[in-house]
Amino acid sequence: MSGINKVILVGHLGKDPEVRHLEGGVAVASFPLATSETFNKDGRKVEQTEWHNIVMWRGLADVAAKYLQKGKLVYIEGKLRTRSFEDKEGIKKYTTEVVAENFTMLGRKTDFETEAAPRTNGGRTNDTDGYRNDADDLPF
Amino acid sequence: MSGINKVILVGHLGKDPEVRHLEGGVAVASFPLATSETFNKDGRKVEQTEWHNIVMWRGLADVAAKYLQKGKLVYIEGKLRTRSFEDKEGIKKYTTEVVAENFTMLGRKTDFETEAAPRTNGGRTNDTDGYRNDADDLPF
Amino acid sequence: MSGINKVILVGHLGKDPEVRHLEGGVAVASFPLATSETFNKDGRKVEQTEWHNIVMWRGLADVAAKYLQKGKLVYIEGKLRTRSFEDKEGIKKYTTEVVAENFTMLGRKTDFETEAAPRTNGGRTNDTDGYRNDADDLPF
Amino acid sequence: MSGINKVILVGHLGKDPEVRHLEGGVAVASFPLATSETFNKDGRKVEQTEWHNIVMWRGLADVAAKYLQKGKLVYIEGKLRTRSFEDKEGIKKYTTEVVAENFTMLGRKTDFETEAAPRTNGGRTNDTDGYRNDADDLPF
DNA sequence: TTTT
DNA sequence: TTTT
Repeated sequence: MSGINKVILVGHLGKDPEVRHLEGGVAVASFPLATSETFNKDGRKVEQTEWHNIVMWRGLADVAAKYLQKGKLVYIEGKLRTRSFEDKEGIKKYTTEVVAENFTMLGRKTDFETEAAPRTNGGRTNDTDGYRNDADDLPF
Repeated sequence: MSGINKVILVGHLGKDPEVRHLEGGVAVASFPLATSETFNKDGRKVEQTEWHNIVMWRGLADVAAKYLQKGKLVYIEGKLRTRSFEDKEGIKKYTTEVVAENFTMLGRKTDFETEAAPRTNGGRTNDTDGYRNDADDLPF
Repeated sequence: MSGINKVILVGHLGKDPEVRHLEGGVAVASFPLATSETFNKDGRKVEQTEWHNIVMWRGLADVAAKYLQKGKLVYIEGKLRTRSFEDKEGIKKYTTEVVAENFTMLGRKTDFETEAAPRTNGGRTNDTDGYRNDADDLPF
Repeated sequence: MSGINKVILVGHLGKDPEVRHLEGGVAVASFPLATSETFNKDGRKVEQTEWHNIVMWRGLADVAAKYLQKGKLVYIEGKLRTRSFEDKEGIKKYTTEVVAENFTMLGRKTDFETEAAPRTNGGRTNDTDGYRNDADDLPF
């Protein structure tokens, strides 16, 4: 039976997205994202930061490469995926990543501007290689 | 700044919850949860299953121990937490877990009944049991 | 700036989906969905049910019409939309609907079977019309 | 059977929270929240704004009153609730609200500062009145 | 009635 | 490695 595997994050990029192209030209972008939580411990403020490995595919990777940068605040929706790999010593390891399905930039307008291509909005972007533009012919 | 770190899963338990008690008596339950996704690959149906390590604390662990069992369908809300540990060979490894904040049992009513304690509903349970003080006595 | 408007529901259909076709042939399905919450009030169990107006468009409406039925348990993801209309007396009223973006059937396998098309799984279906259209070749 | 009724919003307050106190002293805060979506229609950018009626109870209302203001960007998690009421003409109407369960302030640090009480972080706050009440000793 |  |  089908299930639900959904992750919702709001946090800051720890680095610029790193983009690779697979054989076939498929783009893959990845970057670390920090989500911080502040709580009281014995009357003192303590901040705890969690780091997430974000992965974006195809068109979503292209948009990420264009608009996301280290330090930016972003809303990300995706799913968890754990995969194994061998490190340089040949030891099998596991890593859990958040495969993004869409994202929305948050924060000030200036955060969304790049030298080359100033934008006037933070847009939601989907991993659907097109636009999900339900809106074109709606009657409302 | 605070961020958001939220996971929403609907899946089946791969095993009965395993409950430990830390020094101080704090209960911790853990179990694997499978979320399956079915998609078409070249006209054929392919099922892909993702396994998640679920961790529940305190009162939530107690409820899990009492009512969750291998095979049950459950809705879980929580957050991601990656921690490192050393395996038996002394090699540093990382594991990402979903620390549950609440859960709701789904499925037939009979799925919620245990021999000892028949229940008439699936309830939402929270990790609050007093205080949200997940942090105070954690071993991490 | 862009924002987030997301609704996640797990509940039972109160009626079979009702499908209309707009000029242009666009399909729209709608149905009520009940989400129940049980809590303790003075030591007694009380159930509170909330009803939601679900709306599905295009391909998603077609799949809904084909597979969803009164009583089925379903996971729905969508967004809130409030619109105004005039009732028969000409009084302006407002209604808030959940415009579904995808759904996944939950529950027993037999719940997903129809006379015409027995199915072996519940699939996730998206309102993306052309991309990610799991729906094209269902039974999924 | 229990279900899930969850709403996740990121948007701006349209007005300052309005706080009332019920008999018994229970605080209720309410305010409109705008979530905007930008999409392309015939090559032109179109923005569509959805307005949500947010309601917060008890300790959460107090924190809202203290820190939320018109224009602020906020993440809100809650549930849908539709209730009926009679307008001045005695006509029965329905309204759907988002009953917030917790919120997190987003945006620039300066957005979280008030004249009276400059703050250094945005915190997550919960509607649990006594438990998990981060709110007691704010500024958190 | 917000924001970009 | 982010942000406040």
